[in-house]
Amino acid sequence: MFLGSKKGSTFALDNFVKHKSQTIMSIQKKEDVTYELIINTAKNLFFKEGKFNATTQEIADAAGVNRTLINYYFRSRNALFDLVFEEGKKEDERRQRMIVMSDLPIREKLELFIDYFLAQAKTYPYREVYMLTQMIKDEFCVYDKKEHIKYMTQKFYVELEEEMEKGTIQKMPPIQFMLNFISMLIFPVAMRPFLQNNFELDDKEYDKIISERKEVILKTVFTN
Amino acid sequence: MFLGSKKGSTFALDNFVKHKSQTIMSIQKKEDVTYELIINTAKNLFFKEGKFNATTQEIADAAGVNRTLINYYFRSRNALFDLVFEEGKKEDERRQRMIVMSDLPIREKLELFIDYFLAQAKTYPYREVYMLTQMIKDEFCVYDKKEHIKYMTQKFYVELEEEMEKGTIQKMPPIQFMLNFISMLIFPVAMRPFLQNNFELDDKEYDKIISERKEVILKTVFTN
DNA sequence: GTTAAATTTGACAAAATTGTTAAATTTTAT
DNA sequence: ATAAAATTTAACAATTTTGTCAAATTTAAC
Repeated sequence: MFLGSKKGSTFALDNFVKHKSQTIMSIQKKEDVTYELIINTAKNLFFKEGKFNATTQEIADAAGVNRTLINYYFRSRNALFDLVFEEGKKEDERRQRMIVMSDLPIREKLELFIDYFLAQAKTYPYREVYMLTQMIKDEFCVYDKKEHIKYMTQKFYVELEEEMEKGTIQKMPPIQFMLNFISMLIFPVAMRPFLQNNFELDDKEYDKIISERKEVILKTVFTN
Repeated sequence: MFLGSKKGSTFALDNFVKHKSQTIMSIQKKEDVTYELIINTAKNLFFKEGKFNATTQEIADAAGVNRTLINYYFRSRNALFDLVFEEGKKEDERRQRMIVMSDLPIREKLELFIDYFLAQAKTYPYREVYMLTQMIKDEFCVYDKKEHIKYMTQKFYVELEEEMEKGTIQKMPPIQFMLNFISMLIFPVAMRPFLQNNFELDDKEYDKIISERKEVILKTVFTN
């Protein structure tokens, strides 16, 4: 592996490149298991356990590696955080593509999206909140969407408007429909500790409630 | 003012007592403007600007006071954070009481709640997220609701069920109705940076969308 | 106005956290 | 098997952040 150097120290520069654009250099060397290990551990700490401000030591301990390996592979703590965030963004886009791209009927698209989200939320309950807090911290970090996604989103909005004409969903600006849908789906999961406290529900009760969300949302969103 | 001492240092112990239970000692001495100033500055930093991890120095600077006054008045950084959190909890309860206590018809109760929340969100957009992250951090901090609130909440649920019988709202477990309502109201505000990015909306567009939320929510929630 | 109490300040200590470096170890290619 | 490259480690330096203390200043009471 090629070694870059800066003021005499060595870095796994190759890794930076490789992992930034996996398509170009996809030769998986045995060594970057550590790289993956660290980034996955960080992801788990952030998304699973909600430790949004984990120190490098905490991350290293959780991963069972030497702390300075974080510097070796990611240059700085911040760079690691950013990387996890970027992966999160990609996942967001994947999700959005899913709902927008397939040519299923609207209702099935939405069902698919609900299932996908709820499944993911089981493993990563704090994903959305982490993304949010990072965004707040970094004070704007504009997503630049690909043109074809924008185009498909437009197309999806038209589909929604058609449904509204048919009367299967309430008439409103498509974006408002999306906000309703997304809110009812994500909020109860993302804000769980907040809501569970506010409504004084125990874990079992809340799990049950979440499991019923899919039907409730569909019933609320579709008028038939 | 009585001074407590610990290892020779002096603390405004009286303040701790006074502000913990304002009813008992409500003699507002001129000096605790500083106390209030610090706590309000912290609140603004957290709720307005989303600086959830502000250092004591940052808070002190924003308040224009010496950093160590935070130790003098609040003992530790953590204690200050907890205090802000506790005030937030009280506000949550106030809000819940509002919706549950009044004997307005359901629809007006909900409208009142929406207005109240949206107004508050204008000054404190990150309030809910701060509360959430604190809860996640502290790993559970059970609200202990007063009995009469629980009672009134039950009563409110019965009212909801009556509306469902009448057919003005969809039939579903009352808690699910509440989750729908709360989600559609809070999520678009609390997750604004997240959503604004995802849907690629500029500030003006998003403001407009928020201003339309009230009508949209009511339309979605009431079937007539 | 003087005194005592309360508040504010700056200097300092302690702790926590990150980043650097060179040396040690492991892996890979020949 | 050996040499070069890559990885890991531990010691160290630098920085950031919190908390303590005693002295200085301000305020309130008499």
